Amino acid sequence: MNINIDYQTRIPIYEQIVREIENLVTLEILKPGSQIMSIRDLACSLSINPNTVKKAYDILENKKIIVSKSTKGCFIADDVTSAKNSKINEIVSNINELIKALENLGLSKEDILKKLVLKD
Amino acid sequence: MNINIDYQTRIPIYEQIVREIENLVTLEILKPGSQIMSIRDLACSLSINPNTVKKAYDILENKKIIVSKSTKGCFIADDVTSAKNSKINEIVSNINELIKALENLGLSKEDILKKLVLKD
DNA sequence: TTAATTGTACTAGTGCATATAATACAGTTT
DNA sequence: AAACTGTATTATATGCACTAGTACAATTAA
Repeated sequence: MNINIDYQTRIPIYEQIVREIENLVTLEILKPGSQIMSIRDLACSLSINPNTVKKAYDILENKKIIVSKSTKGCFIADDVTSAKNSKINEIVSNINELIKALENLGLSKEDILKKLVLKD
Repeated sequence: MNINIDYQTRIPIYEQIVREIENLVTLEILKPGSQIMSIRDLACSLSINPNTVKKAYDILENKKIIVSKSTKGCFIADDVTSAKNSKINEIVSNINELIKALENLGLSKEDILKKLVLKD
């Protein structure tokens, strides 16, 4: 469970934790039902405050990506397919917005396609 | 010179102003050499503080997109082609990063291409 | 049983960036 | 002379992220 935090960016730490764990789940590095690091341990290993990790875990639980069991620990949810799909859809719609922005700047679809890393 | 500000987002107002003017310039709605709204007028029309507009204009001047002449006003720079190109490059690299993220999630380049709005 | 660990909950405080408020100045324009 | 320009300064308010410290009940392991 390798989580990298960038302390320079404007993106808050708790949000970076959410994203990292989401990625580990979609990459199936963290398997459904498996236990993840405790709030205190992760806070300690990242040298941050436990409250910050708690906030990230709360968001993940809200997204049905993890389940936290009192006095037991936190676990990856049994079914994470919906989480994975919504993550993909989120990224795709972000890309499509940027494509629209490029079109507004006068680029054709062919022009755009040439600039993207989509060739095999 | 229509500038829309979203007060809900986490993106600061001054940064939104920068982006909007950059867009108007690249879209050639604001022509090189033409005068733009004064700091006070824009602040008034957006119902925000002049200092916030000043900050945005400082950034734009730093980017060589506008030129401010004391006691005269602020003007679009004579040459904005480099600004336009760097804007395009910025968006393209953002898209390519997102594409890499999708690949990390297990999608092939073909899969990704199908999801994008790049067909004629 | 005891000690350590778990998630949970709460209050208080700090630091920082954003944004506002209120002036003031020097030069230009009308 | 009045209204406008960009520039500059100081002080203040605000929200958010984050930290600090503490406490509780339940579980686990020695």
